Amino acid sequence: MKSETLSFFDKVFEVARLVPHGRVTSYGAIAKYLGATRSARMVGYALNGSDGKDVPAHRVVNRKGLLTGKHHFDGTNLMQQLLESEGIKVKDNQIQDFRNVFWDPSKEL
DNA sequence: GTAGTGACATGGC
DNA sequence: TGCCATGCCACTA
Repeated sequence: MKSETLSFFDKVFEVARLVPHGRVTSYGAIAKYLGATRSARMVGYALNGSDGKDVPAHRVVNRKGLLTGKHHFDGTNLMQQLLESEGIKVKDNQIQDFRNVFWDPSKEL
């Protein structure tokens, strides 16, 4: 099932793919880049369908650097493993040096 | 067209 | 960024 509707979701996937390796971004940052700062929730909802789209959803966390979506990845520490594998330090579902690895599309792009 | 839902954000204490 | 309450926008049924 492929909805070629170019909806808000697809845009989220595009930005998520643009996230550099070893960097992370927040739902609000993506939403803001898309012009929908208030729709940060939709960003996470969109990533829910990122499975199979080569979208590094594990690089997308909430504003606090907390791995809120790890439950949707595997249900365990898969998300944390992926982040650590890229050089990102994660402690108790929370990204350390979040400011340091944070990547803002609206600024970098 | 209405109602329900959601991987968040922000303001206040 | 400690916790609670409210708002918001887009999507699905």
